[in-house]
Amino acid sequence: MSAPLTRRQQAVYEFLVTHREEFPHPPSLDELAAAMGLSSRGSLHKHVRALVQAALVEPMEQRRRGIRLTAREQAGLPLLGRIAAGRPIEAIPDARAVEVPDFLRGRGRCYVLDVRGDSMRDEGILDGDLVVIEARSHARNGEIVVALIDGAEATLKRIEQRPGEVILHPANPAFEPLRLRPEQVAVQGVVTGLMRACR
Amino acid sequence: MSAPLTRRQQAVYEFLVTHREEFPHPPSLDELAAAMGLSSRGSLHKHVRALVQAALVEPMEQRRRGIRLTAREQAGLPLLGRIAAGRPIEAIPDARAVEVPDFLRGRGRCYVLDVRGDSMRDEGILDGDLVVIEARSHARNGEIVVALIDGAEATLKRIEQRPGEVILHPANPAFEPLRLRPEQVAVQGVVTGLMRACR
DNA sequence: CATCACCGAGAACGAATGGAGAACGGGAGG
DNA sequence: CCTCCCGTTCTCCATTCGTTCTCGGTGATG
Repeated sequence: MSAPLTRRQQAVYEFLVTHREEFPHPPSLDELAAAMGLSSRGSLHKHVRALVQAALVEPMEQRRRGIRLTAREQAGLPLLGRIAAGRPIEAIPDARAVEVPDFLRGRGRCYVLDVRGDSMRDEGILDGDLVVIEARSHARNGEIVVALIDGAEATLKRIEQRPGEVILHPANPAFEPLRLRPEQVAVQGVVTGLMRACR
Repeated sequence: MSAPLTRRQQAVYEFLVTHREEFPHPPSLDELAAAMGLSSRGSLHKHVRALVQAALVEPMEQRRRGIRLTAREQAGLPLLGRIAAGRPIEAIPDARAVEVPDFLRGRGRCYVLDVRGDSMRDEGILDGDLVVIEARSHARNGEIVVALIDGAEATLKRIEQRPGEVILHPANPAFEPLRLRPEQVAVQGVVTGLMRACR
């Protein structure tokens, strides 16, 4: 590759990735600039040019069809790691992409986790399943969430939020529900889909 | 591939896709222009020509009312029907396509079924899940199969083939294993993958 | 302080785009 | 034959938008 991205170039790229769903069409320079709070098309164009250079964005030679990410990024969602009840998410070194059908994806930024353990067995989530996670920090009661407990352990549980208390329900009689104070629990995302390859 | 679509061409195409049901017949250029708020047939025709070029719309050589979408190449697999233990597969009239990642597909011809009922609950297959089936007539022991019993009822079960006997194991204590003679059981396919959208 | 990388505003240019409308031609129906 | 409908092609025009420029500001570094 060529030169590494500067901070702002990175920001533009991340904006494109996370907001790709929100643009009905690929945005023009003006639209993107407005969305990012810039008022100069020219400035933004400089960043986009760098992204084109880095092969992250399709070059648009004088064409007016908007700013598109290169095809590679469209294909799949990143497999970020393994999640096992009671341990931090174990990152997978080379985060390969996993093909995920649209109807399993959430609205916002999504990623995929590999489930370890049987704590959600009764919800039909088994060891080795891939869950699709929509990254958000709030959940509705009854959703299955990736929760970070005390900033250390990550777990997959059905959430119930009450005044002054958060209950994380496993789906396996062998495990107990966790009753926690709200400040102990940080929601990292909610499950929007599940995939299992049967061998 | 030719040049990618411009924004307006994209919009015309999307309009055609989303409103295809609303036109009893393929629309004329005038109708389509009016529906999209254009007052010039010629302008619209330019866009349509681009879509023909992109093989998204059938070319209409001088024919009237001729704007029709090309038969989409479906990347997905057909959703053939619902399967509920103890009944024939209930075919879905308009077999829509379901997007299925490669790693959930088997080697041969595949299709998708919508699971009804909880007879495989303990295998993590719940009511409403979509299972990917590889069509074949033989299974290995331990695979989850679509089995046709006595030529009438279809069911999803884990198969165990013994000399002179076939046992179909449900995965729910509320159901009993079925012990059948081999000639009663016709394997129609085996489960190669599973998908669930969590709402 | 001098230098440099980075960032943003804004002006200016020119090509691509999108729309209006006129005109041609062919088929259908009177 | 005339008339309508409709696909097609054409020209003309305004606007949009990608591109390139200059200029000023900021922060890090020597």
